[in-house]
Order: sequence, then C-alpha cells, then structure tokens
Amino acid sequence: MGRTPPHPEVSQFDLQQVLEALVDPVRRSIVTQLDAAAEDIKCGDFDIPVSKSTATHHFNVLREAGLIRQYYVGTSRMNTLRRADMEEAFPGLLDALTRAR
Amino acid sequence: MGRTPPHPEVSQFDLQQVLEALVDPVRRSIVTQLDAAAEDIKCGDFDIPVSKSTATHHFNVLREAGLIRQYYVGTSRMNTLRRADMEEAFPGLLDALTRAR
DNA sequence: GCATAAGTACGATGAATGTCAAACTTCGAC
DNA sequence: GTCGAAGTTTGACATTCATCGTACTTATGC
Repeated sequence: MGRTPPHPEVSQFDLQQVLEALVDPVRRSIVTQLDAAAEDIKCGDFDIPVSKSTATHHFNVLREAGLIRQYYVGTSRMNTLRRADMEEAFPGLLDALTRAR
Repeated sequence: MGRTPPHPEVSQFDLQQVLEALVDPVRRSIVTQLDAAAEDIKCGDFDIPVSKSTATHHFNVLREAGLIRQYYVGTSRMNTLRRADMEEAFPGLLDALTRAR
C-alpha cells in the first residue's frame, strides 16, 4: 500500500475536474458527510451504497480533484475535506453545494 | 417549431440536474457567455465549437435544468440566463461558477 | 410561391465512466 | 507466523452521453 497518495496543490486545482468529481451523487454524498462531520472519517465508515472497490475509485477521484486529503492510520485510510484550499481556489463553490438541499 | 418550449419552475429545480448541465464545458461556456453579456443571445450567436444539432441538444439540457429561458423571435431562438431563479434555488452557486476562472 | 436562414428531430457512433467480483497487499493482533 | 480487517488493483461490463450528418420544419424576404 503506497504510503501517502499524491495530492494536487491549490494552484493545480482545475474547475472542470472539480465539477466532474462533484457531479456524481455518491461522491457528493461523501463530501456532504465530511462537511457535516466534526472529525476526519475513514473510508469504511461512510454511508455509501457501493462496493469497496467502487468506493476506492470515488475516493481517488475526489483526492485527485483536490477535494479531500487522505492519509493512513494503520490499515485505515482517513479522509479530510480540503475546505480552505477549495475556498481559495473556487470561492463560494463548496459552500453553495453543501448548503444546497 | 414549437412555440414556447417547457421551462421548469424554481420549485422543480434539481441540484443533480443542474450540476449535470454545468459539468459540460460547452454548456458552461454558454452560461458564461450569457453571464457576461448585457442582452439575450440567440442560439446561433454563441461561440461554441459544435455543430448545430449538438448545440440544440446543449440548449435543451440547460433549459430543462432551469439555467436558461428560451423564446422565439422569428426563426431565431433567444436565450436568457435565469440568474434570479438559480440564486433562489441554489444561492451562490452560479456566482461561484461564473467567477471561477 | 420560392429560396434562404435558423433550428429541430432522428438515428448512429464512439468514448467515458460507474459498477462489480476476484485476487492481491498491508498492517495489526494474537 | 497466521489470521482477519481494510483497501487496492485489475479486468470486464453496461450505460450514458456528446457528437455528427442528414432530413425536416418553420419563418422571413423577395
């Protein structure tokens, strides 16, 4: 298992890529759950209706778009929402989406 | 040619549908051009790199999502950005997107 | 009426992409 | 070391969807 997967820097964020990440309902649900949570969440603890391999795929897409940061704790992969970074790159976007019902 | 095509009401706007409409670069370009323009724009006057039939498809998607309002003037179809309606349904979303570079 | 302009409708096609199962890897616990 | 838990990797598969060309419709202008 790779130690720390690659994360893009804010300067590399791409709107197209972020929107493609957020257009999928499962991925948007992940973002919403992270937004609502007080602490980081491990991959296995999300409430999503897909298999583990599909989940892995979705987390990769979110990470590569810059929406989440991932790091290992034992065999678990923890996830953090990169709020500040997203706010810097695309002001108001994440707020508008998490507040939209 | 149908007189006036069906437009959804604000109460019927659906975030998923709006995001699916906005994730396409051509459609987002249409929205951006409308946002930057002072007046309504007819379908044929947009600067988009697709055929007429494809353009029609994109305008339909935008209209059905509630992003634009369309009406005929002769054989031309005019387009307006439904800013206020979108702001009411999803506050901040359109602004965040049109301002994102 | 006729020609032209502006879109629309209809298939057809090709490329993405969300999905899963199965096999594999890593780490922690015992 | 062995086992189980947690993810990952790799194909394979199905569906969606952007795209186009062609034929059609509607309206304007002469």
